[in-house]
Amino acid sequence: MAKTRQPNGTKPAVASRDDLCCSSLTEAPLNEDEATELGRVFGALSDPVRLRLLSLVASQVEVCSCDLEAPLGRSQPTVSHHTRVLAEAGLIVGEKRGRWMWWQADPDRLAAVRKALGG
Amino acid sequence: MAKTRQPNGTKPAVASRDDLCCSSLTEAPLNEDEATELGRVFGALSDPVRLRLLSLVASQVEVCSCDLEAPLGRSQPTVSHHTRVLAEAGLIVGEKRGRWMWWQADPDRLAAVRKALGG
DNA sequence: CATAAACATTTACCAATGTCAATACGTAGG
DNA sequence: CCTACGTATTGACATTGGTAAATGTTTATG
Repeated sequence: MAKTRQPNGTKPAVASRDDLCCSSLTEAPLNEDEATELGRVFGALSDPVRLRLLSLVASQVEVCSCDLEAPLGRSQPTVSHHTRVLAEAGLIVGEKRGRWMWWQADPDRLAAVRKALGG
Repeated sequence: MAKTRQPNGTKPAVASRDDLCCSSLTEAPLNEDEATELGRVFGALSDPVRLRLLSLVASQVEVCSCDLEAPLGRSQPTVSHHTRVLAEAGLIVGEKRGRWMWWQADPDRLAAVRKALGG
């Protein structure tokens, strides 16, 4: 089932599929499980620091963790925490090369969130 | 400037415009203000109960507060709290008619969120 | 191997948040 | 008016969540 590689402890807590729930929020009421899963993703997007982190990663092909502390103005453990949350939500994917951790945004996941929102 | 009517204390904390930030998350890094504003909206979407509430409202033309307690399994004050959060995020709009509070989803606001997500 | 560099984890602290009981507020009907 | 009903607000409580210091882990380099 050709799962995309997940480096260390940052595997998505949700299903490995890219779509979040059946269809759109606006079409039919969500059940509790769908709402919980979707809520986790939006929770990952609810912090300003994480949104800036995501936009930093998504507006380039890939970004190293080491290049995030300065623009975000946060300590290394805090940046590590936020990348973990975004990765567990499936929004970014990390790959360790040497000592560096490289992050990429997952466009399919972002599209799935938009779709869940009525896209 | 023909602002849509906002019943009691549930005016959006953000600007009355429907779009959230300039363009998309994926095009350029967000600044702190944009991230804070967007984060507030995603925060409103980060709770499972609120997501179910929104989907209940969005999948119909309008819904009364009194018809939300049962399907959500929450007390009346809790439902009132959640409708308030969603309304302050601009995702739903309420109108009081008689003793009843009627809620509608704002499709333009949902579209703006999708757009901010790279739509 | 020893050391340094980059990142992850643990721990602790404080702020924010979801929940409901109690209460206040506003509206309709007698 | 007075009462009942629908909703909003307040207060209290437990839980979650963002932050960084200290520490652990892994990898490159001499």
